[in-house]
Amino acid sequence: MYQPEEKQPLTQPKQPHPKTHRRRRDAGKGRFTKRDCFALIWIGHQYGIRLDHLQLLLGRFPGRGATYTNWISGSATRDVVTRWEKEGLVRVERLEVDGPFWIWLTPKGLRRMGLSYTYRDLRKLKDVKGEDLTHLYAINAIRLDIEADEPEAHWISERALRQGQIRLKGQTLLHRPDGVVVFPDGKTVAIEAELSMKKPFELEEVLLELLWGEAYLRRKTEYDRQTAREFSRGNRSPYDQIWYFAPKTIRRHVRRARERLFADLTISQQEAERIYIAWYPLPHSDEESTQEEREDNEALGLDDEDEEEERLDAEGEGDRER
DNA sequence: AGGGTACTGGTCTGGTACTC
DNA sequence: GAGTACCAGACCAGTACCCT
Repeated sequence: MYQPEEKQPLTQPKQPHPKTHRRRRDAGKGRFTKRDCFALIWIGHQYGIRLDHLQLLLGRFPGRGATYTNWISGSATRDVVTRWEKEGLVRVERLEVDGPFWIWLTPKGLRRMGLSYTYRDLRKLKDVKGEDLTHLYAINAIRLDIEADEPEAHWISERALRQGQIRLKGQTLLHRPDGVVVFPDGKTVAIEAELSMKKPFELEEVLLELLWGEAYLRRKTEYDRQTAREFSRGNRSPYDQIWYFAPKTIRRHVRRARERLFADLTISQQEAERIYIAWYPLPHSDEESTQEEREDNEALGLDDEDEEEERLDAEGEGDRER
């Protein structure tokens, strides 16, 4: 009977080093770069990252030979992930049908990065519709976008905010945003990625907690909701602004909630203007960004005249500075 | 239905530069 | 010089689409 020839490897297996060569001390150990450290901490804070986003994240520190200055190739990214995986620092798995891989830190990875978070298995995050992953992907996209625009901005992740909160029995916790950004000038912004429809009342409560902070939550436990609202007017949370990122239909929904609160005098014009409703998916062009801004200004009743006035003011200030 | 083509995404390979 | 990191590009498999 015909026996096919056994396949021979094209190259011979490596022989032990001749006596003249001493084996390197670090042979077999992966090296660890500043970029690895930065990226793994970033991933740890965000729960996980999808491969396409990791290309952008690693691209902030492209190595030799990278074609672009802000992202690296898929193969280069996978090389890095394979190295982390070999060291047992990350888990890599495809969590969406036909989607790219997701990467998240193992307990060992968390320890190595000095992060005291409890291990979270992203496979268990996956719900039937993949909503959790979609939400996580949105937050990562928003963080990457903000950091690309303002590299000095400091992002505090939802995971970090959650860690600082202790729930006592029977106590409700203040609404936690999906992230907080502190800009170099000290401006603090709460970030919300709103991808699914909330009940109108729930949405109003979230907005008020983000605007008024702990004081409002405390009053809600002491008084009925209406009295709590009346007593809390003028209180201010640590957030200078609240940025809501949402798809078209949800944006309309959030704007209506903002309008209602303003119309029934629960919040002032200044407070309404602290809530900014932005596009998700994020705008791709300058034109879309302008449209995004115009859309929210129109909703707030800031017409072109006001914009023109603001523009002239800004120019005037510029002139004075010069 | 089946063949050709284009596209996408993952893996493999080889070159280069750096570190030890 | 060995070992490693990083990268681009070749290669491959799967899929979608179009045409006959």
